[in-house]
Amino acid sequence: MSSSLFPTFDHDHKLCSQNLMTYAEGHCKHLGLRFTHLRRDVLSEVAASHKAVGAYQILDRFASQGKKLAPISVYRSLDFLLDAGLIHRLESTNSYFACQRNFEKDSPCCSFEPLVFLICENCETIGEIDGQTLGPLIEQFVDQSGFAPKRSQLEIKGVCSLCQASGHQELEKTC
Amino acid sequence: MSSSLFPTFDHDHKLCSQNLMTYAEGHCKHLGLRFTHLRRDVLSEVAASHKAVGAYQILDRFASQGKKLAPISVYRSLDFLLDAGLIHRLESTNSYFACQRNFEKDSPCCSFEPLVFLICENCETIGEIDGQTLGPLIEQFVDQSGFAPKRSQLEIKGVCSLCQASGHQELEKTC
DNA sequence: ATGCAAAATGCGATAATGTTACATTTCTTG
DNA sequence: CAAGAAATGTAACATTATCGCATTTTGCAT
Ligand SMILES: [Zn+2]
Ligand SMILES: [Zn+2]
Ligand SMILES: [Zn+2]
Ligand SMILES: [Zn+2]
Repeated sequence: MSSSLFPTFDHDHKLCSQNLMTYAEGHCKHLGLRFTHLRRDVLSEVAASHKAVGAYQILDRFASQGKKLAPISVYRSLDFLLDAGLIHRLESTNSYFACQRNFEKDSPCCSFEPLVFLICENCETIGEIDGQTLGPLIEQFVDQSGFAPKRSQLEIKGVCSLCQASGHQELEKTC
Repeated sequence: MSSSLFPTFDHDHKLCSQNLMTYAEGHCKHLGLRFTHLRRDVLSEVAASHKAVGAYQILDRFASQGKKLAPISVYRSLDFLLDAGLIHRLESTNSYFACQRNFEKDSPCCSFEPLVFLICENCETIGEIDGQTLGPLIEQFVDQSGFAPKRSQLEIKGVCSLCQASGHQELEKTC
């Protein structure tokens, strides 16, 4: 139950992204954060697919819509969205994707919860797993050394089930 | 048992790094890889501490020793060392550190084994854990979604036991 | 409403990290 | 030694991210 992973074959991404934007709106209001136009637009670009996008990709998309921005503007918005927990950053590829687990996550997680991302090397889709159950296990391992973990991120590269089923044909799903 | 973690307080790093260089030598010979002077020197810089160093830091150290190199030369050596499994790359900080688990690792690991790094945010020392036991657990989680994991890296940030004991005083250990 | 302070954004330059293309040197092997 | 492969040198360039300061927008108290 719960844990949203990869979008299914018949995934309605229009609805998916609408829900995400609506959630972001409320989430920010609730926390007294300012969900400005720029931040909204940047999130909207990031959430346009379930793939991770680079900062300069976002810049380019804006540019092709006639909206010229400086890199710093995009980075500032990305930083805001990261802090707000609305997006994540894939460290291994310097790219950003929208968190699809917002809805479940608002309940404060008491213990060390690792972020766990599944990255399909074929279609580049990102799946996010609930790390709550993994957290205590990792803590056990780590505690033996006296290390006090604060936060962690696990990036797993492989092939998603859709791509396996399709024999790794280059999927051009946009979400 | 086994799994080498953080260096202990009385750690003899001179010996530690000597052993590492000796191992690297034999490891490369064994695999028919060319452990050239440049690669040796780069590894030596990376292994000079248990902290992660950036590519341009290595460049600078060489420069201050009168050895002027182009970035690409360092990156090529780093790539070689990464491929040889002699160093790892911290994705979250674009930096590189020497693998201290070489000695245990040569036995081929049959299943998906995640790389697990502990990063002390106080003294920046890196510890590396044996991920073999974590691997199957992660696989279990992931398999439920049909995702086929190939390789993964877990970066855990926190505070090492030495820094906890010393009340987070800025440790200037060089190893 | 008005004015003030803080937050957000614009703008230009620059830093930090990593790569391409091709020439030259060094190594290996017969 | 000769010839091919691997490694390194050299210069330019690409990508990712940040600094410093001016300007605009916003929230809030008066
Ligand atoms: Zn979707
Ligand atoms: Zn896929
Ligand atoms: Zn050491
Ligand atoms: Zn420490």
